[in-house]
This record gives sequence, C-alpha cells and structure tokens, in this order.
Amino acid sequence: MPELPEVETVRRGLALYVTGKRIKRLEILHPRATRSGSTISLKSVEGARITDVARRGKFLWFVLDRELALVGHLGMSGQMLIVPKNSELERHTRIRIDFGDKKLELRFIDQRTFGWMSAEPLRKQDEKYLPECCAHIAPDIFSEEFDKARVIGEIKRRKIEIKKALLNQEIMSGVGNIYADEALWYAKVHPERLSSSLSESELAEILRAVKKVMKSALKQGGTSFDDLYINVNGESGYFEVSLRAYGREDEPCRRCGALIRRINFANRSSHFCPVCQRARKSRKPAKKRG
DNA sequence: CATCGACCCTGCGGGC
DNA sequence: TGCCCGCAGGGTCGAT
Repeated sequence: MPELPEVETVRRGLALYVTGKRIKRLEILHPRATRSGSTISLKSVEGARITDVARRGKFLWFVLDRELALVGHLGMSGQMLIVPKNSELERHTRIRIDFGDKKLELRFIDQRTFGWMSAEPLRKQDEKYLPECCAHIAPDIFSEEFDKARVIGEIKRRKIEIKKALLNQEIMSGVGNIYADEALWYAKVHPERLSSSLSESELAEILRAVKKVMKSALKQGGTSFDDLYINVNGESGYFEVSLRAYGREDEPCRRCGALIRRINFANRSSHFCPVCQRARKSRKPAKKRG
C-alpha cells in the first residue's frame, strides 16, 4: 500500500546506500518481478554505476551512468531492503542486486507481485529525462513541475467522482486510497462529489489537504533510519493513530463524533464522515410528496 | 477521447 | 480443524 510518502521514504533510504555504487550482478528470482511490456532486459543494467535515486509519484528509479534507468514500483506490497548477504532469503524475494559490497545487498521483496523492476530507456520531457514507463505519470504535489492551476483545471474538466480524480496518476501522482480518504476528510468533501461540480476554492482546499496529509506522513516515515541497517519497508510508514477516515468504519469522526462510514468504491473502499462530508454542499429539507 | 470495470496476486480473517 | 470466500489495492488494458 505504499503511496508517495512511503515511496519517498524508501527512495531516501536507498539513496543513502546505493548512490555511487556499481551494479555488479542482478538476479531475477520470479518471472513476474519484471515489468511486462518492457523491451529491455533487466540484466542490461549490470555494470552501470548509480548516480542518484529519483522519484515521480509512486515510481522510483536509479539514475545510471548510461542512457537507461532502473525503475521500480512497489505495487501493493513491495519492499526494497538493504540486508546482509548471508541473511536468510525472505520467501517473497523477487530480485537481488549485488553491488560488490562484502556485507550487504539489495533485495526486492513482494508478496503480491503487483510490484516490479524494469530497465527503461530515457525520454526527454520538458528539459528533463524521465524513464519511458513514467512519461505518462503527472508530477506529484511536491515536485517543482507541479502546476496547481493545471491540476485544478484537469479535475474540473472531467466528469468523475473527485476521489477517482485524486487517484488518477495522470492528473496528479502519488495519492493512493488511504491518503485520498484522509485528504477528503480534512477538506470536508464527499468522495463521490462530481469533479466538475467542485469550485476552484474547494479544489484548492483539497490540494492543500493532500499536501498536508502526505507531508505529515513523510515526516513520520523519515524517522526510522539507521546508517547500518536501512530498513526501507514500504509498509512501515503508515501511522494508524493519525488516520482520520481510512480504516475507521463505525468509529467516531474526530471532528464531529458521527460514525465513519465505509462504502464500496471501484473494487476497494472509501471511508468518510457522513456529517462533515456531505454528498451535496447544502442540504435542503426533504420535500414530502403524495 | 473519456470513463468504467475486470484483472493481475497472495495472505489473512470471518463464517460455517 | 479446515475449507471457502471476500477483502486488501496500483496500474493496465479492453470494452463501451
């Protein structure tokens, strides 16, 4: 369930260890660990030196000293761990990367195999180089290229539920099911409100909430580092104590005390306060008929 | 083109 | 105790 804050936490942890190192050997332990549709063999990154670790939304990649990037997506359950080479192989280890280090190696572990790694050519986009598989992903709210007015326009011109718009990585990236629920709770907007019906100020408020929620998660996620053993666990970044909506079905809203509701939404669920987050902005008393 | 919904996958927990 | 089913969900792709 890693969303932007978790992926950024992983990126920072990885950068501490891998920057400057050379990929000596990459071993693929599961056929689904590589991105289907990728044309370049993952093994072709062997021999490359890593100059940086970059991220856009939930995608992260090793910047290499060649016209290629090693991209990773954690999917639902992916983890990237820097662990002792002689430690027992976790059951769901999909990829191992040897940097020629005597003691440590990188392991990509992914129980549900929605995650992957891929060697991707670079494509120039707005004076920046992006891996091909990330070219369609919009900038995230912390990126320099983030354009608030454009995002608000993109949301307003669509006729979809606001939560769907928040989850659409081509409008704005990095937001997943958990932080979408949280942000909508803070902004007091019902997840099923039609995107085109929202005012500019409501959308600006939602974006503020998205930033606030992810910023505070990032702050907490960034504290668990250790120079010797970097546990960059994609799932460790959630702090259930601070969640206001997600996973709180039938628990009291921390603002008004009403019970949080859960509804089905596109193969998953939405959590919201039925009182703070009205489906319509104003509620007129129901007219009696007949 | 825009939007929707099925699908990929595994582990876990509830119901019986 | 053990089986079955639903649920968790990011991204992609085919259908409408």
